[in-house]
Amino acid sequence: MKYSQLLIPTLKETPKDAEVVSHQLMVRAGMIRKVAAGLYSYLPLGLRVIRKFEAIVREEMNQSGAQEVFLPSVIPGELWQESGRWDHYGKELLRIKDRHGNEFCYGPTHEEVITDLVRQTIRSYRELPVNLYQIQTKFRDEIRPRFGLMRGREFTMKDAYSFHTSWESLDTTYDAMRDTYNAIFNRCGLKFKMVQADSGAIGGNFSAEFMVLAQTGEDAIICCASCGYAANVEAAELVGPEHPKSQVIPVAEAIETPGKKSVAQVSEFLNILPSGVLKTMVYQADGQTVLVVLPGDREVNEIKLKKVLKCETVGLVDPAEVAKKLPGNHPGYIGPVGIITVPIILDRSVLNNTPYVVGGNAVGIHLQNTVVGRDFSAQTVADVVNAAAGDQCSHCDTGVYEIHRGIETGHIFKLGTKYSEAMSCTYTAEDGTPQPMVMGCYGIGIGRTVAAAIEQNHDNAGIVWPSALAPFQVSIIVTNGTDPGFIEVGNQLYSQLSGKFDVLLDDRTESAGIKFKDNDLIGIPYQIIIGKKWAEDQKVEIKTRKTKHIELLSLDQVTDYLAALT
RNA sequence: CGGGGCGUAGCGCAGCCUGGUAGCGCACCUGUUUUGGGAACAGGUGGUCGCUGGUUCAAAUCCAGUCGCCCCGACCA
Repeated sequence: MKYSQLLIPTLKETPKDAEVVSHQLMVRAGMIRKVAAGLYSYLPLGLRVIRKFEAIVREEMNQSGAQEVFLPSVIPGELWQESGRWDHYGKELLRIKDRHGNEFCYGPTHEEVITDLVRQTIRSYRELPVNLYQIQTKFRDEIRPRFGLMRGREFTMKDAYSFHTSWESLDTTYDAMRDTYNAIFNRCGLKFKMVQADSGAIGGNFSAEFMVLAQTGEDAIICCASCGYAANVEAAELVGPEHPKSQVIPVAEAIETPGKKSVAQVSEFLNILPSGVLKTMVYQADGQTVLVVLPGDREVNEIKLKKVLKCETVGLVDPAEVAKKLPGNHPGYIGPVGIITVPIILDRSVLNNTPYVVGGNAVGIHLQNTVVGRDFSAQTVADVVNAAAGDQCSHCDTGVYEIHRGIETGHIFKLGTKYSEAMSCTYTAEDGTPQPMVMGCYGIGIGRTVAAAIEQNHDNAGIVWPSALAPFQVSIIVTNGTDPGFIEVGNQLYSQLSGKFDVLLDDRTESAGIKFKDNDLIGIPYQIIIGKKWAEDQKVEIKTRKTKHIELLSLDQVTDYLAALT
């Protein structure tokens, strides 16, 4: 295509509302423009990249045996009422009414629609399994949309749903999807990790996320370099406590700690490590107040906590409300000793027979030399804290955890019969009885993956596209767009390369400097420059965007050179 | 949802405190000279200052309301 005929409105200045690099560069490179919070228009260049990625996704999905369908983006409320999610999904579900007053929602995900389709069309075990996917626009009314395409309200997603007669059959498709996702992200040239994810209420090891590694990622990932175990920090398991030390610990005693409320303040005041202080946090779990007791250097993992308590919601109690739940107590001085009115959840790492400093349940007082079992006990002992760098790996004897950041671009999940039971999606089994289908679901964020690719591949000059995602693989830069000789060579090269590569002919009459800047900004991997060296000795320069390496070639060498690179 | 900030030309901003004919840079248009890393000169186009109401002889500026957008707050006991 000719640059002069394309709408590529590049920007010199960074838009002020763009915070992360991928968002800034997508706007500056003329790929997207914002329409409203979390809503974007895709311009030709942005759309080309999106389409490139979609094509890879389609090829690999089709290859795996999945079939493409296209479901409506607007979904009748009654389907969501049937699954029970109409009341549970919350404000992220954009609800709308049609002219007759009937309720609909804009689909944030499509389990209901696909389940409805399959229950209508599939009757017998002979027709299973099936795996259906679509590439569809979705809408989630995020509290705070941000980071451009990374967390928009409207976004494009590839979602697939598989239906089976058994968990074993689901396993086969799940494994195939895992392989397919690995193939997709590998083809895109992205550095990524497949990690164990939180599997939600169903429990078990049934869910994996694909994380594109980037400093700016919203998710923390725990990895063991020694055995390869990798998990979202939300799901990362921790090994049990060290063997209890056999030591005699003096009797617990109260000490005055005036004004020392935080772990940092208390540990500094007493000259001990933060890990020697226990913090006691007041949580509300489905309306019930509980105390969570954990080492001072740890963070509560609310997802683990939810599972342990088997509840729907957990959240910290507002500090101002604490006195109502625990009369006479104040945040900063709460401790587990002597508490009888409220259940205590104790992180299991505390069971190691070492003395801890805890809150004294009175302002300005802490207790030291307290020991679990002797000085206080807990209703529940469990793993309720986040894993951290340096912790011993839970899957091998030698490794320790490293921590990385990633962007969640794919998620595969064994759903089971949650939706098929709620919505009576059944098949007739060999013995003639109706059985609920076993389901799996598999998503890939299309726009988010493109953003993640930029987040991972850019430099000061702009985007550095992996070849597979680049809007054009090669550009031909005619440095002087008014010189007939240069134009001639440009056209000749263009027809020589078209059909073999995605080629952009920069035929604009702009100055050479502008063209170099623009081609770097939009990230074309290979740039053929017709300029000085052509005038001097009939050679073109081929610049590799990523390495800035320049190769001088005659026209007949260009095709082979590029073919070897791409 | 709480706290903070911002809405003035396509983009980035100044002007507002102390009311008095709306400005700068980039972009855009015309012409000339330019053409290897975002050119130079000359001339020019473009804004009911987010919206509504109020105060005033007079409002971008002061007041009230409203809408939109951005940032921070989810580990702090």
